[in-house]
Amino acid sequence: MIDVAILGLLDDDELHGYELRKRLGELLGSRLAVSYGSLYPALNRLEAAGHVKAVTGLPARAPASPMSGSLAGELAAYRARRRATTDQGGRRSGGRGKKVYGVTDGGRRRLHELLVDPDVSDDRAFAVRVAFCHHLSRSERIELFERRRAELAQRLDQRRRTANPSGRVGPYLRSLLERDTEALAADVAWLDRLLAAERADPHPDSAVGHDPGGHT
Amino acid sequence: MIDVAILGLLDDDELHGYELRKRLGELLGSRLAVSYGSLYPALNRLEAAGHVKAVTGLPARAPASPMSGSLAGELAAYRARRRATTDQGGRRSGGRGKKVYGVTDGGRRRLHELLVDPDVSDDRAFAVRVAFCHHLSRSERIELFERRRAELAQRLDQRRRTANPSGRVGPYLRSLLERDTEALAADVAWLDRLLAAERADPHPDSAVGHDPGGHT
DNA sequence: GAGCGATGTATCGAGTCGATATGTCGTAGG
DNA sequence: CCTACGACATATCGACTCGATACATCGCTC
Repeated sequence: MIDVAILGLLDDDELHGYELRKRLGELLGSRLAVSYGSLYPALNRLEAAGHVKAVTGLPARAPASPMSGSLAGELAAYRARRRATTDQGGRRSGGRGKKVYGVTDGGRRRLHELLVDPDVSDDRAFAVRVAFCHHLSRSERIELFERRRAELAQRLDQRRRTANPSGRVGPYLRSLLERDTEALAADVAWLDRLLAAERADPHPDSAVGHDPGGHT
Repeated sequence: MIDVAILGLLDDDELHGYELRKRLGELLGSRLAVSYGSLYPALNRLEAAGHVKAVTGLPARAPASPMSGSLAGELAAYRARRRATTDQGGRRSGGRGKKVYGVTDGGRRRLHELLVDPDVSDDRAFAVRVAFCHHLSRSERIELFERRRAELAQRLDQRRRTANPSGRVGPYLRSLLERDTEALAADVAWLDRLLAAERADPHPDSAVGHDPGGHT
């Protein structure tokens, strides 16, 4: 799950951990933003696997969000990094290092691999995969969406089968189950919309490559 | 989360771990059913805290599900338990013990305490609490639902504020966020329905006590 | 120049998951 | 008969995640 998010974000921009987490919060809603206790170990894992590497340079693009005066902060961080990079002895040395990560070719391959993974049972993981599914070809996207749709449909009629064997459920539990079924149905409808859009859009070819920009 | 589910289920029926897990699966959909790696440590925790106790007797009611021939199994398990209960030396002794748990008075107090907890940010935990909120008084239920509603409303307009600063989100991410917003709105509407039903129902008194049964 | 809040990296304890081990029981099949 | 298999049942392991926290620096204000 978190691997997809990291690789996907790093493919757009070279980032450090803190910024990575902020973007994930904006992307998916702050509730399912990963914690540092997941993020940093995950970065170390990915670095050890060769999927990302620390570039230790300035990020490719400045955040460019006008509501925070972080431009001066960026410069200061740069100065601080220049001072701090020599310190790398003890683990608890701390200090600023602002390790900026970038994705490698292996990481891009890994991202694609994770995106086409047949397992679509994890809800959060699927959401993240949709967020970055522009890395897939059209047919791969359709594959992904249809597999997910099948998963949800399966949950639905499993729900209907185990619904109320003796009718003995309290009103609150009943209401809860109904709401859940509605949410499930809405999700299926959403996937159907996505699939319809996918098949209607007249672009049978370029999918994984960057769109060169058709206007302005 | 899991504590509420265990205490709530055990308050209806005395059960052992395996059956507990099955019921949780039926109750909340098999996807968010807890694993044994969570269930058994949780049972031990609750037993150590004095909230549940092993009764080591036959379960109060047989499963009574006609589709599985578990009646013979029940008898056999009884015989097996009689043979196995003496063995309690080694940790890895294994075998059948079929430890049947029941909830204590302290456990019931704990359940109530967990149900009125002001923290409603955990989605799964809230669902479980709704499933067992018949243990609450009407005013406590309204409190619970309204707090949850406020939480969701806060998420909604936080979403709307951070929506699209520069409009630069891909179509898939946009669709994902829209779907999420819709789900959030549907959840708020569901809570409003629950609240309306709560206030319309003409039963201002009996809520926490057991209904003695008005029919048959 | 001290305090404070944002930035930033990193770890800890607790809890959860999925897989697996271990063992019993009933039944099907050779 | 016995052997394999699957349901029942308890329990643990390793990997992972979370929330909290520690630690350190920067820029700002007073």
